[in-house]
Amino acid sequence: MPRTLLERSDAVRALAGVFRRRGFESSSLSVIQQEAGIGRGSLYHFFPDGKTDMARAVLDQVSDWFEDAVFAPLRSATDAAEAVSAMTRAVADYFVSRENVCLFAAMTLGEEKETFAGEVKAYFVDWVDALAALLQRGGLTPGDAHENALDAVAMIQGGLIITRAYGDESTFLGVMERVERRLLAQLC
Amino acid sequence: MPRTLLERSDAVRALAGVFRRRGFESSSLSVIQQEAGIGRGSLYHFFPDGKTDMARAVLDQVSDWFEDAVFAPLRSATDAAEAVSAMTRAVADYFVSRENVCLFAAMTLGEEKETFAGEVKAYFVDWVDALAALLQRGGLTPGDAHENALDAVAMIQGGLIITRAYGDESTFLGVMERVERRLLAQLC
DNA sequence: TACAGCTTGTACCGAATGGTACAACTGCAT
DNA sequence: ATGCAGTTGTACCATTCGGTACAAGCTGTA
Repeated sequence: MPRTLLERSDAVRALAGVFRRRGFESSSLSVIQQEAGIGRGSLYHFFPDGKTDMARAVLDQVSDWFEDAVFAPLRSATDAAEAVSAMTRAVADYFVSRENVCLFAAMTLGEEKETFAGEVKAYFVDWVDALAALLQRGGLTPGDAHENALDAVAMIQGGLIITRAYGDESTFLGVMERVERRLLAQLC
Repeated sequence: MPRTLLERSDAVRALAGVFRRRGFESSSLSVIQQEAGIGRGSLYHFFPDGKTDMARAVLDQVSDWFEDAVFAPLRSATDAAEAVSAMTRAVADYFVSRENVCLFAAMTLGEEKETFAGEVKAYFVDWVDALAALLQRGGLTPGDAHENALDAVAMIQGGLIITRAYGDESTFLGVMERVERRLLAQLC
């Protein structure tokens, strides 16, 4: 008894939740249809190439969100300090409400890492470069700007790992606060 | 035509390589016997409880290495600056020769995360606490020491992720240099 | 040489995997 | 009401999964 009710983007959102909770490899088709509440027929209707297609769609959606909510504001900002604060706020909210999991980081491990190597690299490069450019506009040398941007993104990603290990959300918020403070300190 | 040649610790080393290269979930028994060069009989002889047992053995070996080469030196050091340098050197060498993968970090995601949650948490707690105690002996307040230790470990872990994404080993070495520099700067 | 106890390759098991096929149902326009 | 394109559940496929059983081989001791 099929029902019509699904937008593709809703499906992608549900898939993202499953992948975050269980990881890509251990989300079997049966698990996905059960946890996402989407039948196998719909899944292969929306994602004809199967699991890989689902992962690509999820990654694309995450990428779009970061482009709109993080990278673009970073690129177009005039007030560097304000932009740094806005970034840390947006990123902290995002990951806290997403189980402290970055799906791009998760894709640097496991079976599919080569499949998505390009997208994953682009995500991190975009982030680091957008932040570095902002820091440079804020007065840092190109070298210092790039190093500080890379370190900030690394600290965020590492913060997610340790937070999951500790099982304590406040750890991540603490890390994010100090990322912000360190970046602001660079802007003298 | 069975041969006798294997020490359990050799098997563990080979398994660690496979898990690092492919991740835990996508290392199937067939892949493991092929890439590690260990037959299924031997695998279940050494690790009666199967894959979970193999993962536990690998994690234990990594944990032992860090205890001996990183945590204990940190705890017993008298010269804080020298100990910081020794730690960053040891850790950099370790991960560079291990495909830039931390198996404990990998275990914060995927199917088995609950199974090993205790071991994973202990690994990070031991590391952060040993480093924090050293920094405190170096003159930092307990709060500052703990924050700086946590941030250092986070930056290392995040550095591994970005390095894998970039596919460029020198990125990790740069991060390690700056972790060292930042810690040394705290020791006035 | 013969024995005993570890190792080890191979064949096999039931269950689950990712993927396909397709019929049945839906909503919408006419 | 009817037709149709877009959805969806279900049954099914070959393959692979993790795990077991066990006979055959090895090594050290005597």
